[in-house]
Amino acid sequence: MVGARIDRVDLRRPDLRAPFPRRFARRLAGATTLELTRRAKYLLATLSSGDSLLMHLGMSGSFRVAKAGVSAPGRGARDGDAHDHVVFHLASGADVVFNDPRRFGFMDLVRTARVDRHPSLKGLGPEPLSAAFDAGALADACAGKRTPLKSALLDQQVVAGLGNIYVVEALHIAGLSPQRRASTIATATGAPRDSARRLAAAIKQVLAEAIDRQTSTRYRAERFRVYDREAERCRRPRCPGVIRRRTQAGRSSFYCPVCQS
DNA sequence: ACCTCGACCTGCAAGC
DNA sequence: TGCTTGCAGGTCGAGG
Repeated sequence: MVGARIDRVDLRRPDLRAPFPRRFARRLAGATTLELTRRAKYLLATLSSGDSLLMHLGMSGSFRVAKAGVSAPGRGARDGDAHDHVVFHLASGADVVFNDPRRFGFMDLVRTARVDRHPSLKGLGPEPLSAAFDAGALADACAGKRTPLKSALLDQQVVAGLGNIYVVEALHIAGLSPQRRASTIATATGAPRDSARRLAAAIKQVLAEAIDRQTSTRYRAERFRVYDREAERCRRPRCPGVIRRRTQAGRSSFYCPVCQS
């Protein structure tokens, strides 16, 4: 998309999780994508028009690139044509197709000068892979929180961009229980405890590995350390524990009761 | 201010 | 086989 002009946008339904903004397709037509960036779980296309296109994949959203015409309705039953909701027709001849069966995805247009003030972006915590995110920042964000660590890490204001799987994975690496009270990784003076160091490092590790896997293999990612491994042996070397599953804040946590506390 | 829960929507796997 | 149930990687608003 970068450097390519958007000739036309095909909007096949009025909404995803929320309605598309007014005149969505018309505001995009003719604009060139200058830059594609990311903030937390949001994708951001900066356009020559002065607008930025804000996008979220939700749980089931995906983009694919097709040659012009391939994704036109009625052309071959590729998986999920019924869920192709937006098609960006580029001047290069490529079509960028957004597919989202569950429609938990999201798109909006914002003036580029004001992206940081968009309701979805303001208030987000630090990027976990940035230097700004370290044990001190994590400890500070958790200080005083009575909520479980699991919930704190899913809170995008504490740290931006972690979802259920990577929270669960990071807690296992750090040897911390998902049920543990968040405030216990900070001290009264604000100095990070060793647990905060381990957790911050584990978060960075888990994300770096995930990104690396995505870029190095086209095929299904390796399974996770604990996620979706209920009743299996803990994979930490020499740990005799058996992985348990437990619902927290409406979502599944997986953890080893022996090495995570 | 902080927290938990349900709702949003479809697809899929497991169980009967 | 066919039906029902429960669960899924996210976010938001309502309510305690």
